[in-house]
Amino acid sequence: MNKADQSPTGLEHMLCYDLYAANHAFGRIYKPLLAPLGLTYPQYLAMLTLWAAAPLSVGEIGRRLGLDSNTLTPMLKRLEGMGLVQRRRDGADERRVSVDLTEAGRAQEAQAAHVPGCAAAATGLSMAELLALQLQLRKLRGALKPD
Amino acid sequence: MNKADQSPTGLEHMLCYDLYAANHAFGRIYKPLLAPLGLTYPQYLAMLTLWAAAPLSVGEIGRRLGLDSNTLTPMLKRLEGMGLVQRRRDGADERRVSVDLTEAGRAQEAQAAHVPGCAAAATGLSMAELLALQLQLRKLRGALKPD
DNA sequence: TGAAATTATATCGTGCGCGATTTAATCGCA
DNA sequence: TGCGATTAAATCGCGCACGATATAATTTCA
Repeated sequence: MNKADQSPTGLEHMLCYDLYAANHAFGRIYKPLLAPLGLTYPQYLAMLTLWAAAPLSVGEIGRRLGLDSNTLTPMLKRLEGMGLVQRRRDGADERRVSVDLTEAGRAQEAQAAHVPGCAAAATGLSMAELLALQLQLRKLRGALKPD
Repeated sequence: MNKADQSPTGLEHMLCYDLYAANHAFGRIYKPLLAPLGLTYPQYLAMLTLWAAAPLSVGEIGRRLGLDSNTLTPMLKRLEGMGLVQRRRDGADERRVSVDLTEAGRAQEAQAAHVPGCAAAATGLSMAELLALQLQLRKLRGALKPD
């Protein structure tokens, strides 16, 4: 067996490492784009979710992002502290907390409109390549049991 | 309802989200595989690096994983606490810390040998699909400037 | 040769990510 | 109707990430 090609422990042949590294590299691209907005990368994803369909319960947001309340509750409180969202118990079901955008939160959508394009440009890949990658990732995620 | 194809902020068309979600999904696959070894996912990546080329300085490991000493120093101390690695100042250059595998750390390589295969199987994708995805990810990472 | 610049690691603070547990509201069903 | 099961958030603890800063060793070069 040829070791150079088949090393079972070399990072260079592990998909998990490529995914890990690519995700971090992508985060590094977004950071400077989001800094002027005062948002972290995960906070940006939460705002994207709300811009698309606010108001949403904590659980709904979590379902879309793959996160649980142990991660979301503190993050949403921070967004509330920034004045971007408002949290309140749902009247119909007091167990739920409904999260809605404030005026300022809604206004941020326009200010963030340029971000996806800038990020795509920073990857240096063509639209076709980006699309192909996205399809593969979605296929992977679809294959991993949705719990 | 419409698929929200037009929404500029919908999560469903953002590559960053697919990458983010796929990475986490992958982490969830690895977790049960690594739990018997007592390793976290990032610790596993560090051990992979060392299995491939120990001893390495903290900086060398960081270069391969895209991490800095602020992340690695505590992690390596934990691995040292588990008895898997040994840290010591480099005699030739006292600024450096050389990280080497212990007997136990070396022994873990065999115990972890089945992990990559199990993870690949759990994705439900064919070898060809996994390879294609890996190529795309590597292309993406190569395109993002290494600073 | 010696002071300034550079390099390697460590430390600190903040914000995720997630397993485990807790509390409270709602539901199921005899 | 009542009571156990389920569900939704919140809380706690630990371990990454990472910007900013600190400290010490090494290199550079005037």
